[in-house]
This record gives sequence, structure tokens and C-alpha cells, in this order.
Amino acid sequence: MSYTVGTDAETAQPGFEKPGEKLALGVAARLSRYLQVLIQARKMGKETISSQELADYTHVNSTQIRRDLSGFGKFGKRGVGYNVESLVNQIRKILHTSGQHNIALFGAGHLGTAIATSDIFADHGFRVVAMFDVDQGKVGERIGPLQVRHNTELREVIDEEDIVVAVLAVPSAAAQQLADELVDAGVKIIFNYSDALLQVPPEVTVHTSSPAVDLLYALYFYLT
Amino acid sequence: MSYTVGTDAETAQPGFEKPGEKLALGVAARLSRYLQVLIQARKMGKETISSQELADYTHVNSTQIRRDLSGFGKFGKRGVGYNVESLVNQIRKILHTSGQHNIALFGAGHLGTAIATSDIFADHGFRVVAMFDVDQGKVGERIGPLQVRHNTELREVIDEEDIVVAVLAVPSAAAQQLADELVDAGVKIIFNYSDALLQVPPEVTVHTSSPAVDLLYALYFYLT
DNA sequence: TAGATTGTTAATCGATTAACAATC
DNA sequence: TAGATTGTTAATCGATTAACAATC
Repeated sequence: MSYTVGTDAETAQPGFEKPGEKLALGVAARLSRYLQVLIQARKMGKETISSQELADYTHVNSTQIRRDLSGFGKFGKRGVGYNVESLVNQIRKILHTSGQHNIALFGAGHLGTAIATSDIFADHGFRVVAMFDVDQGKVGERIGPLQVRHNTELREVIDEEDIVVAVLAVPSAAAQQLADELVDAGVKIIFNYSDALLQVPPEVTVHTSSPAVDLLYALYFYLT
Repeated sequence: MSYTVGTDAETAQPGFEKPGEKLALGVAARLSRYLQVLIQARKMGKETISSQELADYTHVNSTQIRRDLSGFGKFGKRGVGYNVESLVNQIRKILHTSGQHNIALFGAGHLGTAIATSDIFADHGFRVVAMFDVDQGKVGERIGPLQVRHNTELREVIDEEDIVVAVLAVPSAAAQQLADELVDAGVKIIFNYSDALLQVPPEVTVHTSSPAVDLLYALYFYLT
């Protein structure tokens, strides 16, 4: 849909990615999944991992994994596998996500609280720096390391903390209006936990979490 | 990875799916996503929807959508689009998920409570019929329409209610042991909200929810 | 009719897989 | 050496896209 601006947009050599060139959608998605497994494997004290083990956890074919990785360099050791720690760093470099990213969380209900007190985002370099709610009864409350603020402060915080990502754990009915305010405040990525179909301008990406979709899919292959 | 047992496993005619034949992985995944948007569109009172509108919400190319659907019949009306209600039913038929499916939910913390009180599963024909926790302080508590039971009752409930799907909203440290018990009790699909890497036999499917992976992916395309 | 949108074709590109030499 | 696993090739299959006739 969108292309690299300027430099180096000629056809890429097959099987070899030029630095500075945008990855294919599929490759980027798969690398993100490898990263998740690697980070968890590292947590468990694993030092090396084979393409086959990665395949078992990600449901991606092991040849595909080796192929994806070998496009960027020879990261593995034959007969041994990949060093977990170094592969984490390599993939982070490829995905340009080595740094920390600040995110804002909306909704201090059960879901918002669950997100704020878990480390699912922190493990991947995302830091929840602010939490908002519209309920004055919740504003000021401390949840994990954060103090709940009122939505009216959102623009200020987004500017100050340089926030690009917003996570929405609010009721469906409130989601579109909040999305409009966020777009207006300069947020570029909205992670939507409600089931609302959000309308946003083309430069903003909405990702809607749909556990039921994943379940339907898994169930289909169980039923057939 | 697995194939249809018995009947009708010859090569499929391109662009035409024989009933009783297993869908390609990609088609099944995409149909599930169309379904989610359709169900939400129906909720909003929309009667027809075009392939272009579906494309905007699912990020799947509109030609691809028309192609996917036309493989099963002529569901649309030229110049008008697809009837939302009838397309929901058609896709449900194709995915064999027209009926109700019972699921069991584990963990009565913030996340478990959020899931139990939301309708994200109910809208798609999944009914949470039981909720479990290991904390005796929570057992007996009423959450939404459910009363929390102790994990020791899981086998009994799974047998009685014919449960194939378990949703895990428990701490990572507890996930593997619980997964083992569930596999033993006959559960076939485990939806894992913890970040643990679960080991299960090949006949069981684990789906691990990874919001951070989705964020990393979205962020990559924002950063480049 | 005029406008919109489906259904379908054809051409291209990326994903998948088996196989195996290279090498740790 | 023997065993394991990577890196890479080649062949096949499915996804993507543009284009457009059919038709509501």
C-alpha cells in the first residue's frame, strides 16, 4: 500500500534484503512472532534454539524460518541452532524496534487493569506511561505503577511523552469518539480491544484484537 | 499438516471448493475475519456491505475478498454488495461454526473477569459455561452470569458440558501445569493469554495471544 | 440509462516444502 | 567421526493485483 520514499526502490535481489528497504508484510509479521518466542525462551534460560523448535511454537515451517533469517545474515550455527540472545538483538535491529516505545492506555476497568499490571508489553520494549479513564471515581486511583488520569489530559500527555501508540480498553460505545480525539492528538497506531469498527484516516493504523476470530479459525481445523 | 480423512481428497478445481473438503489455511483465516466485521456491521444495523468496505476493515484486498467468497457461491448483488445477514450465515456454514460452542475459562483475576463480562465470545457463538480459579477466596464468587469453581472440578465440567475449548487467563507460572491437566481431560484447543510457551501433544492446538507482537508489526510499518 | 459493484481472468509475486550439501 | 542443524536450491502452490465484462 505504501512505499519507501526516495532511495533504493529498485527490485530487490531474491533472498537478500537490502538494508533500508521495507520488508514484505509477511516477513515482518513472522519476524515479530519469532521474537516473541525468543524472548520467552530467553526468560526460561534457554541459550540456543533450533529452527525446528521455533517452528513448533510459531506454527511456521522450519525451512521458512531459516530462509527468513538467512536473508539478513548467517545467524545460526550448523549442528547447534541459533543463539537466543543474539537472535533477539538481530531481529530487533531488523524491525527497528530496539528502543523503548511509550504507549498510553485508555480504560481503567478490569481489562485495563489487567494490561497495566502485566508485563506482556514491557517484555517487548513497550512502556505504559499513562492510563486514562472518564470515570471521576477512578481518576487518581493507583493501578500498578500508574495513577489514573482523566481523558481530558490526553492531549497534553501524548505531546509530552511522544506517544504514537494508544491501547483502547474501553466500552465499544465509547471507542469511536476516543479514537477521533486520539487521531487529532497525533496518535498513529490504535490497538483496539473493543469490538467497534473504528473509522480513522489512512495514515493511522487500527489493530482490533479479536480472540473470537482466532478461536473460530482454530475450531474450524478441529471440526474438519 | 493434517489432511481430510477419507472421502474426496482429489485435487480441487481451482476457484471452486467442493463441500466436505478442507479449506486452505489462509482462506479459513480470512473468512473468520470477514465474519467478525460482518457481525459487528450487523450490530450497527448495516444491511449490505461492499467488498471495498470489508477490505477497509480487514486490510484484505477487495479482489481477494470477492474471490474468496465467489468460490462458494454467488453471494453478492452487482451494484449493491453483499447482504450482511445472509453472508454471516453463509460463512458460518462454510466454517462449520453455525452452532453454539461451550468454553471453559480459567483464572478469575482482572483478565478473566474482563472476558467473562464481555460479549466478545458470545457474539461469535461461544458460550462461557464455567469459570475456574485455584484461589479458595474466589471460589463461589459470582462474576457476570457465572459462579467461580475450583480447578479440581475441571474434569467433571469438561466431560459434562462437552468442552473442547479452554481459555487460560492465569499467571504464566501456572499455565503449563494447567495445560497438562486440560489435555488430560480431553480439551483440544487452548487459548493462552499468558506468555508461557506451552508444550502439548500434536492433536491439541495452542493459540497464544500476543498483543505485543501485533504492536511490533504495526510499529515497523510506522517507523519505515 | 448511468453508476456501482460483483464475479472472473490472467499475470506476477511471495510462501511453502522437500531435499541436500555444507559444516559445526 | 557421527549426528545434528543450518543455509540454499528448485519446484509447486497459494496470494495478490489490475483489469474488465457482466449485471444489479
